Amino acid sequence: MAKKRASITDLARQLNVSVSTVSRALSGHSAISEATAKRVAALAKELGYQPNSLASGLRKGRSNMLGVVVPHIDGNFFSQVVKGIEAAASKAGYHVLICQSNENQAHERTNLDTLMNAQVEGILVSVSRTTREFKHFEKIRKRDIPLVFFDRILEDHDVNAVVLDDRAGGYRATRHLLEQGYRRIAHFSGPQQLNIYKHRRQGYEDALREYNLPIREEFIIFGEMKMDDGSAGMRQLLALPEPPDAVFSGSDFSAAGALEVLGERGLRVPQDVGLVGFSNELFSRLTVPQITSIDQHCELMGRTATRLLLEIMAEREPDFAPRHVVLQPDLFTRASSLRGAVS
Amino acid sequence: MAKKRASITDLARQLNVSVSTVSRALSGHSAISEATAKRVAALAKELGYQPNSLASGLRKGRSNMLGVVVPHIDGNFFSQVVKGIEAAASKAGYHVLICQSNENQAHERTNLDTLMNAQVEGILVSVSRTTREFKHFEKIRKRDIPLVFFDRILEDHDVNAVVLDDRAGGYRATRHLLEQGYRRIAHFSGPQQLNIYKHRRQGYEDALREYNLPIREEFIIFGEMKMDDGSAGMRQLLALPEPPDAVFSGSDFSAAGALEVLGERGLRVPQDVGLVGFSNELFSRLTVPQITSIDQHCELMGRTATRLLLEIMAEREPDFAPRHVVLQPDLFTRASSLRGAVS
DNA sequence: AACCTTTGCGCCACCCTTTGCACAATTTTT
DNA sequence: AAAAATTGTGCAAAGGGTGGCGCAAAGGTT
Repeated sequence: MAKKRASITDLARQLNVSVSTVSRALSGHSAISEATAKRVAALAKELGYQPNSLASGLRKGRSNMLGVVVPHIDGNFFSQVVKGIEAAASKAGYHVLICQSNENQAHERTNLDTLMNAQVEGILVSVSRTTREFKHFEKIRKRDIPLVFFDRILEDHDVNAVVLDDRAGGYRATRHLLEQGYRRIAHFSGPQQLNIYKHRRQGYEDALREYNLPIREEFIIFGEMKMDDGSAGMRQLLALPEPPDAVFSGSDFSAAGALEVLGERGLRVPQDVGLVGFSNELFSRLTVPQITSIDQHCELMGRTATRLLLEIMAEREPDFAPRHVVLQPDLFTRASSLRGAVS
Repeated sequence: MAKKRASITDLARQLNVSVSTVSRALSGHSAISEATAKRVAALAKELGYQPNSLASGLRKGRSNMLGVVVPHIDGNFFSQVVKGIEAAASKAGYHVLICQSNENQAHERTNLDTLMNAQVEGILVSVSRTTREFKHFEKIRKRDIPLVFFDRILEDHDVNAVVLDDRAGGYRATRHLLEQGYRRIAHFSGPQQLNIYKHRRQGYEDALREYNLPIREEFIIFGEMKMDDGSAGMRQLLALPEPPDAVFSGSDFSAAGALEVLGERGLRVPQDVGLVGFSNELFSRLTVPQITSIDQHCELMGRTATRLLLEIMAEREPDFAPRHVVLQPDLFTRASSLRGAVS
């Protein structure tokens, strides 16, 4: 049981002044004599006074807290984003409450309720993979709680968002393979209601079109983007009468799975099959060969989203024009796709 | 700007009852007629009433929040632990406030202050790599805020802690190499004031002693356990007149670095050199060959630490006998250390 | 019919901090 | 010397919710 801590009232009593004087002295209010201010500061230090942020928050109608809902916190991408969020938020004097939806819409909904009654002043969300409705977010809006989405958003809804230019990422990845001379390029994609996977695929198709290459249905494999999906997908591709000579995977995990299968089949990467992943996961430089990948600037995304949220919070009027920030991805070329320019 | 939300007072006014009645009705207090309770519940739902947890916390002297201080949140280990913490905490109705010390003692100190004035009811800490003092934790103790350490602790201080049996981990890893017939085993270790690295090293030495093998100073390399440290360490080892035939690395990252160097030098793993890492990072099954590693049950550690904290919080009297929970690690044998039993 | 229990609810004080307003004491202005 | 302005402080209410205590009405007991 925590000991009862010194409150502003205790200070006041000991100094024979009123609580308001102490409060003002501590907050650096101008209308307090220097002498008093010093006495207060001294005693506060001696007693180890810490303001009760609950009381202060209650009075001021603020909580100094931001809420974050992510599909999950483990794994590279979201933990890096959260790192960025935490950094930007704490710089602005905010605490961060983190919830995980576990890729589950119902969970996401309760997360939002949780955050609302924790009195957060703003919310950052990356929607779960299974989320198809927008209703639970409407509730946040009705309460006028500032809301910013990042990375994964529901399209067809006007929201504030910080996203990656996934289409550009997909385009560049594919284009890179084309420049390396690959012509039969397959693609692993994920659930299409998620902007990120859809756009990556669109970028892939754009690049093929630019080279006047056909978009083959049998070359596009949909899955959950896990390592196993990559293995299965690769096996499926290799079973085709005319298998591809390269794969652009929408995730590094499925790329790793594909890599494993290619190794088993004795196919050389990048000589026989080229490979590009997405996300620039830590492990992509630890595989053999190292996997070319698209970097998403996760931490930057977290910082950017937080700054956007803080901006929106700072505005008095709720804004009717939702803002979008689009970050540009970077291609990190590594051995898995470098068979020397041929194109 | 968030719209002002319906408060308990609004409900009371609309229903022509007192606030206390509403409060009691909502909290399921027995002395309220069913009829009233239903009316209250109905209106609460209609108005979308959400209790103000700041006010409630203020009154009850509780905040429903736990604080966590980790060295950093990115990377596999801590993000998994945090996942476990978050799961256990939210199941018990607590929110989690996460701070990063960035492996910096001063930062850690301010993190603790931050958490204290956020009124957290309990704190979970994994100390930063540079932390050598205990003073800032004493402050928490003086306030009688329940405190539990996990994974990384400062030894020589009686604290509640959930740790891994790192000595057993080190022992098993080394023992496994010995059983595979390796006899000249080197070790990468980290800062020795951290229990985890010290104990892993001790386990390593114990195993060698058991096999009556000498503990060679030149075989133990201290570093920061990053990938680069592993590369550098491996180069250093290979430069020895009689280089080792295996390495037990206290971290998967430095193991990966070593692996890279071995590849460059044309040494085969596991035939020429055996390799075991620590942490069972995601990527350890993605390298070629896959790296044998010690699993720390990160998520379990998070859950366990949280449960211990909640237990301590539930006790009225501050406890003078600090509790320790020691989790047992698991060895995941993979290709990097399997050259077939010879021993 | 007089008294005792329940049951259901309201009153009020309290948690800690902030802040508008008032007031006294001091200093400045006329 | 009186009026005005300034400075420093206190009073009290507010913010939303909780819970001890008391009170009135309903029901039950002799």
